[in-house]
Amino acid sequence: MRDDLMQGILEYLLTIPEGKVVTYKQVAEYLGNPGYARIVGNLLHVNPDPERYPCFQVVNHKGRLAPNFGFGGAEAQKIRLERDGIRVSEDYYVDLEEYQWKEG
DNA sequence: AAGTTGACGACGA
DNA sequence: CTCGTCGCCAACT
Repeated sequence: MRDDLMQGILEYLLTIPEGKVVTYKQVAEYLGNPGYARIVGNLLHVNPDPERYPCFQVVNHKGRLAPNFGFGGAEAQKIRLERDGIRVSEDYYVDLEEYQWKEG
């Protein structure tokens, strides 16, 4: 189960355009389980691959970065996002209206 | 096995 | 926006 979800998550991450972000819920819906929002975060936490997958492009529904992001905390995530052209506030918030990836 | 935790979301105040 | 509460489900203890 965990492996299937993980594969779906990583696959979805790869579909996110650079300079855009998605919410955990969007990933959950992609997996076919809207209630998996926290599962997505949990799985990415136990199985992080920031060197391979843009997990830093995933934010919560408030557009905020993960406060306990591994590999340097939100600070590292903020840098990665700005590196992709995404402006992040000093409070680690992104403008969802501007950067949230809308599939349609 | 049973209880707690958590990179979350939605609703109410 | 913040704060508290409930629901959700895999991972951890």
